[in-house]
Amino acid sequence: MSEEKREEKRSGRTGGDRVAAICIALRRAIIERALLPGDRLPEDSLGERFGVSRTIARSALGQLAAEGLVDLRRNRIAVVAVPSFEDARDIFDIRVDLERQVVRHLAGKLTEAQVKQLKSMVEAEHQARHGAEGISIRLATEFHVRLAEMTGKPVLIRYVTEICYRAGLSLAVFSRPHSSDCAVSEHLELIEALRTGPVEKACTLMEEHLEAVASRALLQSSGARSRSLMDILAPYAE
Amino acid sequence: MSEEKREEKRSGRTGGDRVAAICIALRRAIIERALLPGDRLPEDSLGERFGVSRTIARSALGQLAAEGLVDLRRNRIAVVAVPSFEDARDIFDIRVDLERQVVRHLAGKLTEAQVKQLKSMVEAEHQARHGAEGISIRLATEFHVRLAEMTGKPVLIRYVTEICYRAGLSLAVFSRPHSSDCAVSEHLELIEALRTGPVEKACTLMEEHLEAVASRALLQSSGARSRSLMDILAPYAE
DNA sequence: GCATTGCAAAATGCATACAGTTTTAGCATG
DNA sequence: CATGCTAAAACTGTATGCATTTTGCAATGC
Repeated sequence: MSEEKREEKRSGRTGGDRVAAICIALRRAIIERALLPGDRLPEDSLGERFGVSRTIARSALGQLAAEGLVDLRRNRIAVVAVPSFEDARDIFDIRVDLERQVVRHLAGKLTEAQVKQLKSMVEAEHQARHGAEGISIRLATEFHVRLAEMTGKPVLIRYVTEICYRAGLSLAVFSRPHSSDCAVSEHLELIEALRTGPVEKACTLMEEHLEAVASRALLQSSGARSRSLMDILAPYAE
Repeated sequence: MSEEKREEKRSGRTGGDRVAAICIALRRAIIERALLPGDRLPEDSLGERFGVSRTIARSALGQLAAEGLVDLRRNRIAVVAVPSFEDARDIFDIRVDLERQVVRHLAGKLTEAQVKQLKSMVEAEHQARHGAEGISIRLATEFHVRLAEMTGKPVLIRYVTEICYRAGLSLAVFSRPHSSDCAVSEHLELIEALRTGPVEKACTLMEEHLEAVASRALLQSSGARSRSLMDILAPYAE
C-alpha cells in the first residue's frame, strides 16, 4: 500500500474526487498566470505533483481540455491553451451575452447578505491591487463567477464560469503586463446598480465593463521563461 | 472534412480517435432519442459494444458529462442526463443568445454554395418528417449546428453545438411525442432572411423560431421501457 | 404483506504494465 | 558552426488487474 493510500485512510477521506481537485488547482494556476499559455503539462509530472497516477492526471487534462483551458494533441504533451486573437474576441462576445443574463436575473433582487459578500470581495480586490498581478486577476474573475452563482441557475453558472476562465486565459496572451484588467471601481458601480435595481442600467454597466476589459487587452506580451513545472505547482498541490 | 475531424476541432481533443468516435455515436443516439434521459450507460457494455476497453468508454463518458449530456455520480453507473425544467429553460435562453450571434455573423454574407447546402439540409428534414421521429430531430439539430459552423468561429461553434444537443435532450424530457419540434418552414424562412440580408429581420426570425421550439415543449413524456443497451447502440457502433 | 438483512454479482476508482510515438541528446559529417 | 542521423529517453494510448462500492435479490423477521 502506497504512502498516499495510507494517508487517505487515516484522514478518513474516501478518495473524494481527485480529478476535480487537480482541475481546481490547475484552473487556479492558469488564471493566476502561474501557468502561462503554451506551458507543458506532462501527465507524469502532474500525477507526481498531486500524488496520483497518470490515469487521474490524464482525466483532469481531458476535463480542462473540454473547458478550453488545455490543448490536447494526439501523442503530444498537453499544453495550456493558447487562444488566438479571434478566439479571444469570440469568448468576450459570448461572455457579454452570458453575463447580461446574470445581470437580468439579479438586478434589484440581491439580498443584503449578497451585497455585503460582493462588497467584501471587491474589498479583497482592492487590497490585492498592488500585490502579485495573478492574485488580482483571480479575484476579479471570482467576482464575476460569484455573481453568476447568485442566480442559482446551474447551467448559467457552468457556462459563465467556463467563459470567465477562458477570458482570463485570453488576457494572459493579449493584455500587456500590469494593465489592471478589471478595475475595482467598475465592480463597485456594478454592485450598486444591481442593488438599486433598474435592469437596463445594470445591463449597460456590465456591457461597458466587459467591453472595457476587452479593450484594455491590446498589446501582445511575449516573455520566454524557463521555469520548472514542479516548482510552479508547489503552492497548488493541496 | 470528416465527421471525426470536425469533432476533433470542435472539442479540442485529439486524444484518442476512439474516444471521439464513441462520443459521436452516443451524441447521435441521444439526439435521436434512441437513448432516453435516465438510460444507464455502464462502462463495460459501452466498451464491449464499441470494441474498446473500459478506459476508453470511461473517457468518452467523462467528455459527454462535461457537455451536459451524461450524468456521472461517484461509484454509480453513468446515465443519460435528465435536465430539469429550469435547466431546459436556461439552456434555451443561452441558445437564443448564441444563435443570435450566429445570425449576426451570417446575415447577408452567405455564399450561394452555403445557401444551397442549407436548403438541401432542409429538404432532408422534409423527407424525414414522416419517418422516425428521432431522425427529424437530429436533422433539425444538425441544421442549427451547420449554421454555426458557417461562421468559421471555433469557440462559437463549440458552444452552439453543445447547447443545441442539450436543447434536444431537454426536449426529449419535456416535449410531447410527435410534436414536430422544429418546423421545416421556419428553417426555410430563416435561410431566406439570411440570404437577403437585413440582420435585424434575421435575428428576430431566429429568436421567434427558437422561442416557438421551446414553447412547443409543454407536456412531460414518461414511458418506462425495458430495452437493451447493446441493442440500442447496435446501429451506432460504426 | 412489508421492511430488513446478508451476500453474491456487477460496476466503478485507480494504479500499473506495455506498446507505440515523439522528443531529445549526442555525435558524426560537411 | 551548422546539419543531419541515430539511439535513448520521455511521453502518450490503451488494456487489464485489484480493491472498493453499489446493486439485485432472496431469506428472514415482524
